[in-house]
Amino acid sequence: MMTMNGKQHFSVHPVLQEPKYSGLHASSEGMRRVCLPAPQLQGNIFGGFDESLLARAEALAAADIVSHGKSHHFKPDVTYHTMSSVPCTSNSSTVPISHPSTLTSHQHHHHLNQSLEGDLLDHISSSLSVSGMGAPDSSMITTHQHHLQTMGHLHQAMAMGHPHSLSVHNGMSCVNDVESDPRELEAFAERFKQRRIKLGVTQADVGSALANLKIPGVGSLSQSTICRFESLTLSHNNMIALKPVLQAWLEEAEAAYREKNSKPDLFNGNERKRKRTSIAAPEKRSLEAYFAIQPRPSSEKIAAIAEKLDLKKNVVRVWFCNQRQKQKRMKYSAVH
DNA sequence: ATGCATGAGGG
DNA sequence: CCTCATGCATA
Repeated sequence: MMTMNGKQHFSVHPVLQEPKYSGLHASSEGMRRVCLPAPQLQGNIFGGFDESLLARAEALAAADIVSHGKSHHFKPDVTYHTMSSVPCTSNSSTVPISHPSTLTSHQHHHHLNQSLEGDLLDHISSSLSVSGMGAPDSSMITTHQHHLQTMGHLHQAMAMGHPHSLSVHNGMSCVNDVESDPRELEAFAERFKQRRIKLGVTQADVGSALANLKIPGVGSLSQSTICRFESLTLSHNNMIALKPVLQAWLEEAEAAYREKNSKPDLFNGNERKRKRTSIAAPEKRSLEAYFAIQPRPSSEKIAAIAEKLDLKKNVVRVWFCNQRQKQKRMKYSAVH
């Protein structure tokens, strides 16, 4: 009965998708970047430098591979043609075929990897150590590690909580619009997990139970999201948006628990499987090296990298997107 | 618990 | 194309 629970993406969006959201997160984004503990050196993003940089990144990865004693004879088993031509899911009413991306093009093989290939093995010994890998005697590690010019387009309209920036006052704390400092969230997440377990409820249960709360604009969530909430591996804004919802559930669940009322949760029959691309370790190392140098490669660069690693361009693009997103996650990213 | 992916919204 | 919130599949 009513198994048609199409828990696609009801999303809580309406809540966080404020009109000025873009401007807001734009600035906060800049802030986070500045506050990032990770010494992501990102110097010259311009000019023809990056070409050699890419080569060096590749060299780095290659050196790493070699030092790992693994013969570079692997066949990137990756990308199991997920479902390039198989729409499978019928949920998306439009566009059955996603996008053959750009792999079918046969006009490559040239200006793309020329520099990549060239310097590759040449620079193995130069080991530039971006991620703190090798470079024992280079000592160039922290030399040029920050060139933070990233902040130029911000008007600091951040209305977010910044508990650390108000020591000049009379001791009055939080004058923020949205009271929600990292510690509060951290504490809540911890409590939440603790009590959830006490109730004997799984993350997945919580996710689906949320739909029963009938909170406008709030549907169910996945186990992933609940997990990420508990582990603080969500963006700050995301945490803030989810907190009230989860708090509401927790209270209700505990109330119900008290009166020995167990709520029936529902599951849904799935439809089709989607294959997850698996990027092999060597390729991943290369990507990381590239990322350390240039977190936001141009389309052309992505194409070059993709070809170099024998991955689909889209896979590489998404990888970079996800990587950037990871950097912005709450845990340790925010001012602690 | 996490890796790769999708889709909405903004440019 | 990007960012963000989210989810499926999987280690």
